[in-house]
Amino acid sequence: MASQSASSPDSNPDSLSTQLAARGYKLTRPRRAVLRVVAETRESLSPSEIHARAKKFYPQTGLVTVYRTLEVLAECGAVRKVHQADGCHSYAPASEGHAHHIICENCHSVVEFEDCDLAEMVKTVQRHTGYKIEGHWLELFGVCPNCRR
Amino acid sequence: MASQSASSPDSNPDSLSTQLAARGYKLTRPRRAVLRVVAETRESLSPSEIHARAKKFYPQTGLVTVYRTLEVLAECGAVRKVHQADGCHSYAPASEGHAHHIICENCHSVVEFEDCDLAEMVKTVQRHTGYKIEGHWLELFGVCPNCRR
DNA sequence: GGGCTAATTGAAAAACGTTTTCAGTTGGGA
DNA sequence: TCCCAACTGAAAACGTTTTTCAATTAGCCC
Ligand SMILES: [Zn+2]
Ligand SMILES: [Zn+2]
Ligand SMILES: [Zn+2]
Ligand SMILES: [Zn+2]
Repeated sequence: MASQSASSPDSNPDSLSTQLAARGYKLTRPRRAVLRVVAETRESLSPSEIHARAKKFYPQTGLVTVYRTLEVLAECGAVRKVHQADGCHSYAPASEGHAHHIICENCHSVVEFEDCDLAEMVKTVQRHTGYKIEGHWLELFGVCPNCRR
Repeated sequence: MASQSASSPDSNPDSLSTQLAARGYKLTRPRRAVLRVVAETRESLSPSEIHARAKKFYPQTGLVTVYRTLEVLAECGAVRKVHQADGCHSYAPASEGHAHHIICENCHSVVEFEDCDLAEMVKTVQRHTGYKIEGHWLELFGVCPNCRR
């Protein structure tokens, strides 16, 4: 079954709101709408998909504000960009700290995982290439429990 | 030191030409120009950077043809898109088979590495999330031997 | 070598995602 | 309640990628 981090990223609207407020950001109506969309989704969403959903909560929401809010949320570590073969245009909810995403190739649902031990591999690659490795990006692709029937 | 795969991806112009010919693609002048650029670089390059360099070999080369040639080369596995914080617009030479890139954060040089053993981690993540994992995507960031002084 | 034909080309225009600009609005502290 | 920096949406600008289309060309057959 799913681990805590996988099943519930730290992204309910309240905690997001608190995060933004703590950093001095105002909690405006369009921002609340975007926060709510991000908190409720289990898939990664593109800015325009987020825009479409946010308008259900606050119809005047502008696409520009979605972009600006995503920037703020990424800065807070509350969302992370998801890179896929067909483009790098979507964002998924993220919890704080080091974690990565696993994406369902069928339904595009996304969960986080924290079990990321690359230490051994990093050592080997450093030895082979001479590069000093300071960071990494990792994404897993697969099929989620639902889609496996 | 660098491993074989790291220091010399299978990307000299001849081998690339052979690859394309084997797949029934014509070897046109603009394509040769792009092939040569890709084979000679040690950094990842954006389509428009490739275009600028390709014009030195064949001045009429059009940007559109660069895009089309990159598509073909990606299909052959001869280049791979490199994803970075400031955008996902560049391509790096790639050898056949499973490998990933490590990118120098200072000079943007890129080398490949093949030591990628995620089996243990994949098992753990599958257990924790219930997802059946079928593929992955990994990039390392660091500092290359040159830039370390 | 000369001709045939499908593959390929470059220029221009369209499409697309993202950012900038700017005058008007608003959240939230005093 | 008042105030003002933070924030907003619409429109325009922007850079990248794709489409369109008439002209060219690589590679094959004779
Ligand atoms: Zn990690
Ligand atoms: Zn990307
Ligand atoms: Zn370097
Ligand atoms: Zn791998």
